[in-house]
Amino acid sequence: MTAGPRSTRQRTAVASALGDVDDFRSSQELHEFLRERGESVGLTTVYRTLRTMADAGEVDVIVREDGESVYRRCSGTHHHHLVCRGCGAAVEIEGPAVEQWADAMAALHGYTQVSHTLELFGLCGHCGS
Amino acid sequence: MTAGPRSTRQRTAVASALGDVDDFRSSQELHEFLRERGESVGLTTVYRTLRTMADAGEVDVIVREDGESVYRRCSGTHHHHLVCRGCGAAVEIEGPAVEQWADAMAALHGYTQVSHTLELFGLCGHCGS
DNA sequence: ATAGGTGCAAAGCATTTGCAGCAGC
DNA sequence: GCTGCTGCAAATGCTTTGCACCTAT
Repeated sequence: MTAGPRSTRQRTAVASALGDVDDFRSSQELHEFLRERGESVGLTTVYRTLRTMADAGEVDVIVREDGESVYRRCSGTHHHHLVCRGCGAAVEIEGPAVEQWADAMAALHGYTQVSHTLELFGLCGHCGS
Repeated sequence: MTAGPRSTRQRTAVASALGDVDDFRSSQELHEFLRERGESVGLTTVYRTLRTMADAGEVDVIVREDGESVYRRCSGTHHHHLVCRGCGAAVEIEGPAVEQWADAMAALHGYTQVSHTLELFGLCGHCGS
């Protein structure tokens, strides 16, 4: 059977913290956030937990341009993000047309097992000026 | 006036090497490639040169999922890539519809100064099986 | 009881930076 | 000759790993 991960204080704390913010956070930022909350969790554990959750598709991951991985709770369905460069606020967006375009491009060039990364970055109404 | 970078043996070697491959290479890989060619260039210089060229829009940059930056010569016009996970071969593709969709999404949510990242990853006809 | 989780310290890696010497212009 | 370029070594910063201890089941 798919046993699934054990239920521990740390795992619960990480999941809970992710549920309370709606922007992308790095492992280090989330670790600091947990510390401020008083629910201290080892940095290593935060890394391992987020990685596990990401592999399981339970959270979204984006690799920022500086190479750092940032995480956010996930809605479950396939989607992309519109992320604010100023405050990090993120909106989930969908684009059926894009998915179709991607598949068509892959077929056109003889590529199979195609996945894609698509993220929009801009300034939200609040940070825009 | 815009002085532009000085013309040196190293800078020429890096640009030349980029012109001879058509897949994405990391700084380290390009450094190794240059070494094999006999046109040895310091690793630091490869890093600095690629970064400079990327900032100037002279080469394409993609941040892989493991956080490593990879570079490729650039055609000049705005485009995206279809990259083979097996051999790294890359095809430049354009998607006017996607650009429009991105702008529409940004406007819909009140975001300005929007840029986007979009890359497709799959297996090319040769690596597919 | 026992397999899996935790966390500290140390290691790994890609990338950047300090600095002394070298080379375009 | 002055300024920017180069490259070695050292430093930085994110992430992973070794290992001994702890805990949910």
